[in-house]
Amino acid sequence: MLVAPIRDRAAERRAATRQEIVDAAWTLARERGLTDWTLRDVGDLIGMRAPSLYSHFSSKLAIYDEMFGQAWSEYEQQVRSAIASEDPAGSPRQVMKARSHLFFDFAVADLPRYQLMNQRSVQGFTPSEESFAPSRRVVQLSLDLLAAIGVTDRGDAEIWFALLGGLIDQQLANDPAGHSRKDLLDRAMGMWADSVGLAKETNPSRARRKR
Amino acid sequence: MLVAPIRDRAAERRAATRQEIVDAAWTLARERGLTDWTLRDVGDLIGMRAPSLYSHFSSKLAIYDEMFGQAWSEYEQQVRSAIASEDPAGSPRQVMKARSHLFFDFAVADLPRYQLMNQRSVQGFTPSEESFAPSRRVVQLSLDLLAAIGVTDRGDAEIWFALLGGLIDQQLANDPAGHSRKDLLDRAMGMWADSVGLAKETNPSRARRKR
DNA sequence: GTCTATAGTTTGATAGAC
DNA sequence: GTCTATCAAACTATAGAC
Repeated sequence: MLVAPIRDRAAERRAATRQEIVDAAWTLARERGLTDWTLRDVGDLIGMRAPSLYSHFSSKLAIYDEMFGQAWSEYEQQVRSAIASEDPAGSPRQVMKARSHLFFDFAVADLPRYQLMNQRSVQGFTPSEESFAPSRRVVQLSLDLLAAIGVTDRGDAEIWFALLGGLIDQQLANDPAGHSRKDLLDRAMGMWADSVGLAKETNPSRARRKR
Repeated sequence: MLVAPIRDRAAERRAATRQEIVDAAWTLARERGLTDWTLRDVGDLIGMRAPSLYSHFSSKLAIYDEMFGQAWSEYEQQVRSAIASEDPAGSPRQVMKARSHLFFDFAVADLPRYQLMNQRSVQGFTPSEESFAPSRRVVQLSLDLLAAIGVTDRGDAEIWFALLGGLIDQQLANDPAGHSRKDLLDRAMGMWADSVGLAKETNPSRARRKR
């Protein structure tokens, strides 16, 4: 149990500097590409020499690790926030489509971030168990959502993930920052909903199981 | 029109050396990863010094370009070969599933090759127009196949591509070289076929249009 | 066309003073 | 914790002899 409410100002400052480093890395990643920046670049951006960064991170990969964890944490927050403010009267299709759009938009909004989160784009990088935790929780939240609308088959879930990921890849590869393909996303999600037997939009009754 | 059937032995030798270099690069890519090899490594493998490679390729990226073109050409050949020996009595679903499996198997058989062909995994690499040509032709062959089974909507085609790509990514990310998820692929393809109104397997009649 | 030699650069990381 | 100084290494690419 914590004893006293005395702030550890040194620790706060340390954490703030760490965050500055990570933010600078994100800025550079967005400007030049996920891996096209050096520790010197980061130092320049925050008024520090490259070697000083080693007082905060043990290596460049450790910076990526922090970025990875924070990116997934940020999305996790968005999901939990969306759940909290969810329409209680939403149909299974509406709920599923809303979650799909949430992920799609988050992914498409930031290519380097998506490459770090969902593709193996940094040579030699494997997330630490700690940084991987929020990613695991997001997957579980997705499975929970599917269970809530009556989809418990793991294969159906994986097809959902695959469809979503495939559409995102397509968007980012063929039309980055171009006009979003939300129409395609909706069609694809409707297709998936049909296949797992979700009730049609016009009939907001509870989901029927197929298999 | 060609005048004489006299072989250009020098050109043949030159082409053979180029191919040796490309083959060595593939070997290294499969052993260590798509980008985890150097020109020195290639030289060592074929008994040459690294600078000598520049007599055959203007840069390392030029080697990737050749690899990219050859990979797509190889797949194009497989598709054309499959078309030639296709079951003339095959149902639309059968034909579509066969083509899906062909691509899936080709992709999953070689991760570095897939990363080069279908992901933007080599920093700074953009295929030349020439190397990109076979890729374009393969896309056209896919669209032709869909047209032949009555699917002419571009959105339906893109959903097909997305689904296929998503399942491949999933296979390679979560279970590389593991037991193939062909069952999932079949389910997903069945789902897609339903959505575009292909006739059911039990009824090998011609495809019905949906939209 | 292949070689030796080396340029030219970049980069992640460490040592040690302050 | 940040700095200067520097290492150690790696790598692509070029020059020029043979």
